[in-house]
Amino acid sequence: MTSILEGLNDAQREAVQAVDGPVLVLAGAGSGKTRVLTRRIAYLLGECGVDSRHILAMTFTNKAAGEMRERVEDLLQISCKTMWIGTFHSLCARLLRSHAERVGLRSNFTIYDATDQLALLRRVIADEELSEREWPARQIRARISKAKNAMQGADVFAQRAGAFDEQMVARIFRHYQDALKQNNAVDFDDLLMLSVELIRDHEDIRQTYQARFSHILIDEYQDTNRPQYLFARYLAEAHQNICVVGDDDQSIYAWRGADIRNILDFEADYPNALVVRLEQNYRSTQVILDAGNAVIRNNAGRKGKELWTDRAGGEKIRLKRCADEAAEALWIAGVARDFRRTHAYRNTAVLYRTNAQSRAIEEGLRRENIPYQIVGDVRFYERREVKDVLAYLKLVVNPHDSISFWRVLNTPRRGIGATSAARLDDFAMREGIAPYHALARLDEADALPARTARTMRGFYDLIEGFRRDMETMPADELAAKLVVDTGYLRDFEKLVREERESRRAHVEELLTDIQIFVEQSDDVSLEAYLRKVSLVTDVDQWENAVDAVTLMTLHSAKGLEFPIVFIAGLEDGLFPILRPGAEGDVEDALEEERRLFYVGITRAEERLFLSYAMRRRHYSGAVSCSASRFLSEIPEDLLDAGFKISEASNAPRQKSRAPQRVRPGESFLMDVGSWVVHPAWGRGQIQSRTGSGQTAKLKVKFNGGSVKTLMVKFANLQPG
DNA sequence: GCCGAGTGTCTTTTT
DNA sequence: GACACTCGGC
Repeated sequence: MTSILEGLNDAQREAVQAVDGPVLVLAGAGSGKTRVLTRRIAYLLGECGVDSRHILAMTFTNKAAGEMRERVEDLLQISCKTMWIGTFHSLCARLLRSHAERVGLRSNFTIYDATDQLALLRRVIADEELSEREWPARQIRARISKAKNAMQGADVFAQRAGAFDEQMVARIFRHYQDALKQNNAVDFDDLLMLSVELIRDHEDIRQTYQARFSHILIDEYQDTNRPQYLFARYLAEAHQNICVVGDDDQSIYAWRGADIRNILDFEADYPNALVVRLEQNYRSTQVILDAGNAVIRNNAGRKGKELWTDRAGGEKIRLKRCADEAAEALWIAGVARDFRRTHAYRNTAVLYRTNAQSRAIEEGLRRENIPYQIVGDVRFYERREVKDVLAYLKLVVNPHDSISFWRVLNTPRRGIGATSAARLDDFAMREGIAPYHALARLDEADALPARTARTMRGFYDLIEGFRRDMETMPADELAAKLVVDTGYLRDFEKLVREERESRRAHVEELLTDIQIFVEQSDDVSLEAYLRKVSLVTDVDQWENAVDAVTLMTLHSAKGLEFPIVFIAGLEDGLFPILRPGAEGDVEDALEEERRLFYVGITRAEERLFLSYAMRRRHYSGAVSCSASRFLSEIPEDLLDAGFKISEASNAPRQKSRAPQRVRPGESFLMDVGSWVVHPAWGRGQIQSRTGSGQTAKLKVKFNGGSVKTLMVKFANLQPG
């Protein structure tokens, strides 16, 4: 008992103990919101006798969910495996898999990511004999997504369509939705929308889950969209035991349908709601909070709150004007290094508005030999090689998935070109079957030359073999076998060395990822792996265990905190980002940017550094920039004036020291601290190791500064 | 059917 | 400056 409520302030304790009825916790940045959530769950379990299977907790990242579960388990010294805690998307996926037949799917359905969506849309558009020039898949995708985020499916969209243009989109939308169903697939937005429809339209299911989830908790409520809002509402309808935690000042996802009114109107939706405000900040210095408060005060339409701390004072915020993005990067690198004496690199984060900015910063850190980790950027699961192998795996699990099918049919090249593919497609369409299943009936399709038909048949048999293997083989073994048997790995051999090694490395990394999954999971099936992998995000993968500076977008940084924070690229047009001709209210957009800045500022615990460049290279040429309008919203007395005036950095760089060599004569050991050479990434030092022998997994920090997880078995490391 | 060269299009943020 | 798509030569 004492431990559950221990160390909580009055407001926090109130939020934890108010277990009956609706509760809105307005939790300012750094006010202990995660703490309240975990303690509340612990309180329900440990004090109120609620069984963990009756709890539903929804977060925005898998990482947050995992940490929360762990902390509850630590606190109570029990296992809560039956508790549903996860992201909206993953919990909805789970729900849909349990009742797939009610929404016209099978439980092994595939989740299409943005790229798959585009591929499918392109096929649909071509099928409709429309030109992609006139009907760009990307734009259509955005419109469909927007509709779904407003709970408008293809039918509703069609009903409301007025102009010709809208009717055409409606037609494509309808066709796209049919195609998804045929592929036994859904997109991200469907996960939410279909789940809402499932519990809305099926009374038995709704009642089942209303009864099951007697206590609902939602994190980051300010960023919920319409389907998420409805989902929670339907489930909480009967008992009203819903506790939402959020901060209207940190709402930064309006562009993907999040509706800030969900949190602003909570008290209207749940009239007897208890409202608790958490305004004491435990994270940042007074200076940093003052800056955040001053900035966010410029927004209208907020609940209004002022964070305070008893950590009075603090170092001033440093503002730096730089000549260009390269100078900015070097300045960041230099300051980050100066902190080395007092802080590990893992205490530092560099935040920016767009992923594209990471390039220059990365380059600067690399030149100064500072280890870094990038979250986002070129996402691992979106690399070509990774997507290829995943497509194979997805096809094995779900043969109806035509997007994966078309991707791998001729990868590596088997001599099945566009013409043959089109003939196969025609045949499959005529027969109303998936292209994969058409392969089994090729003798009925006359238009294919015997030789091509044979190749296709061989491909079919190959996949069928994996489908049989899937029944008995764990995911990692199957994947390792697959990259060999399909000839996928062998195909790299004809490439130039650099390209070959880098592709191999990516495949290796994927195999390692699968192996790690198999070791950590109860369910080692391929299906289980794919279930997980389609919903992991980059932030989920991020670990602060490695001593490296973290680079990420401001959006990704939400919910995290660092002693030292840089916010780079504070230029008008970049941050706040301004898009000419952008739809919607300019003032609203600006307020969202300001909230994003507020999120950034409040990530910092001790030190905050702001920078902007006078010139910045964009996609084509260089453009000259001026300081962000947000900078003038920070009171001058909080800024370090000396730095404000100083010019672009021509300061001499410290010479980078060559990394320490291991003592000669030592045998090659895969121990922490040893140096190794990787064929693609070069020389690096082992940061950590789990396991031993061939299946040992290493975290290696390479000289470029990047950090990779490798498995000895696949990585082909040499002593270095 | 394959492959390379050339052209056009798009870059905010993400589950 | 990345990527998808087109086209022409082999």
